[in-house]
Amino acid sequence: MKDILEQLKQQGYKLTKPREKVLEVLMHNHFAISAQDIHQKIKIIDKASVYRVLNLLEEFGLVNIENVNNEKLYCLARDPHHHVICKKCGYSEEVACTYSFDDFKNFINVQHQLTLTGLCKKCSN
Amino acid sequence: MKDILEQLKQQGYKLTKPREKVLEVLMHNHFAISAQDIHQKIKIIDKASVYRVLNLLEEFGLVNIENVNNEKLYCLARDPHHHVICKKCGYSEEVACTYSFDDFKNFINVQHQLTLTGLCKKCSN
DNA sequence: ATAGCTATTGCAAATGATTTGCAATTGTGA
DNA sequence: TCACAATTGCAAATCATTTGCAATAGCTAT
Ligand SMILES: [Mn+2]
Ligand SMILES: [Mn+2]
Ligand SMILES: [Zn+2]
Ligand SMILES: [Zn+2]
Repeated sequence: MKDILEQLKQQGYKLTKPREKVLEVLMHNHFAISAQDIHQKIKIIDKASVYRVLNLLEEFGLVNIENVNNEKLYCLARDPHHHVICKKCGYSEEVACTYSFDDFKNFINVQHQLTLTGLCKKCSN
Repeated sequence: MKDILEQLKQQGYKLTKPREKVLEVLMHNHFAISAQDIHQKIKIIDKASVYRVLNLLEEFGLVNIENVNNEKLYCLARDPHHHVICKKCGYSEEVACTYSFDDFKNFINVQHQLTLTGLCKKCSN
């Protein structure tokens, strides 16, 4: 985490409580989590600020994002990976990303967002 | 299209103008399109109804959905495929889906949603 | 340690996509 | 043609996310 805060500082961004707290949550939460749920865990921080931090992290490519049910789920971009998410209970597991989608004729800088949804063992009973 | 309407009728759904019109738009639009844009093209139909039709099609697995900038983009599920979408202008191209993501230990019925975003030729100048 | 400047915050209000309640309308099968 | 349930349009509600703005808090140079 220090690394990330430092990296931001290098870019001229201040080291503030919202940035520290949001990163803390992301660090301790290896799976996909929404802005709302992040805010739930750190109510001292205003929701708007949570969103602002997440958008900053997104700009810097420091988070992976996926969309489920009209909300964005975030997690720190460590190794390239994705998540399988249970549509019913929200439980998710990490899946290594072994794919590359990059050779396009008419596009450059193509990024991929792979969202896998299904039913977890529990919910399929 | 007749096929799809028939298929719905078989399931006990009525053959209505909103369903006909929305399907018509999807038929003639091979790329990813939003509910808003669909409504734009058929203002005779109420926006709420557009959403209701799209949700119905989703239930039946008749559309592919991807999320870009907090809105869902729809297109008829013909052959498995995805889209590369320009982040700047929205231009999109179809990409065949040659991937399979299905063997999971703790999940069943896993569906994938792959969204590719980048910059199109035009916008990268 | 202090002061000053600017980035960043919290708050409240705005936005934009999507959903919902309900009364009026329409498709369907009898 | 009738009757009934499904579906619609409309307006209001929701829900996630963004934004304007005045107050606050980092950072840098005194
Ligand atoms: Mn993760
Ligand atoms: Mn398509
Ligand atoms: Zn589950
Ligand atoms: Zn473009």
